[in-house]
Amino acid sequence: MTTRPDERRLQAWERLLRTHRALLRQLEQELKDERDLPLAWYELLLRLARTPDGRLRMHELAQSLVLTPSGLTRLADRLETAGLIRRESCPTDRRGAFAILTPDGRARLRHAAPIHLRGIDQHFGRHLSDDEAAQLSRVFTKVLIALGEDEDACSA
Amino acid sequence: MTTRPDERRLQAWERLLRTHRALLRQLEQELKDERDLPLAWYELLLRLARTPDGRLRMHELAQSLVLTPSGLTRLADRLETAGLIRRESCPTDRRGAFAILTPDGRARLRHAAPIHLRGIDQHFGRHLSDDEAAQLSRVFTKVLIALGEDEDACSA
DNA sequence: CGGGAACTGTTGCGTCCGCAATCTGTTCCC
DNA sequence: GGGAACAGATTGCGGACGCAACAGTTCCCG
Repeated sequence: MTTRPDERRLQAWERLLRTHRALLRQLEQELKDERDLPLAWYELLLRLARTPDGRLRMHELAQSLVLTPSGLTRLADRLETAGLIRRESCPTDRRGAFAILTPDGRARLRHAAPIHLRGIDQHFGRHLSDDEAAQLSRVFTKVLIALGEDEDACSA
Repeated sequence: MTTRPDERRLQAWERLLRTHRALLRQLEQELKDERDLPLAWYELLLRLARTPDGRLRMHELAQSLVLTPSGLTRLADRLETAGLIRRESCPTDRRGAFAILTPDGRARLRHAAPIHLRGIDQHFGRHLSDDEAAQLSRVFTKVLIALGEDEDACSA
């Protein structure tokens, strides 16, 4: 017999699904309306901005964003066309490529951040106590580790 | 000055995003591999199966699934073509239409449910204590209500 | 009763992503 | 040292969703 989640856990899962969709739609909308920046672009720029030199290998970026390699290639194409990142091939492994934040990209991220952070607070963070926020992080981290997605989850 | 989430809450949000994506990908994969059923199909069938007579108005279904009306129209098209639901126009409001579960649809849902429930338990529920599960539900419900998405969240 | 506003569902179009195949470059191992 | 396996990134193709526009109904208020 296969194991099944009890009602409590099943409801938690369903609420997670629904909340995520509604929240993502709202935040995406605000970012698009007020800064003309898709959320996926924001997240990619953010990952690069958090590295010391604003660059990351393509496959690391893909894993960090939970995208397939092909998905990331296309996303990076769009950002490169827009001038927000540039590509540079890796000198030590000529198969590989870096995605590198351009000054325009960094500026665009800085310009959008207050809007997005406001949205996250207003629609999400505001409803959490300190303990709840900590607990969410802890629980999700456990789930991620079990999924084998933890690799660099902590740094990202 | 705009409000900002503190580090703790920001991390909770980022983990939520990442966990959701990884989890959804895993569960979708299992359902597709073992039952050849897209997760979106499963969720639509589930909503219908939870009503007394296996039917729901299109706009209610769209809201319940957090889909746009056009998105739902296309999804319902695919399920109708597959014979898992059928449409029936509403007798009291000729603009409206019902999506109605067919016997095939109900059977398909029953066949897939054990796989999906197993996945939810294995990749998610198993990592939660009773308290944590209850807390997640509670927190997400608050967020949903604030987003105005609560309407029928409790019944769904 | 009449006509405009609001609601319900669908369609054209564009966008974005995943899968599988491919290409180049690297590593392994005998 | 050389060929087979492997790794990193890209491309063709198809699927799925959202936005805006549309068509048909219903509602409501003058």
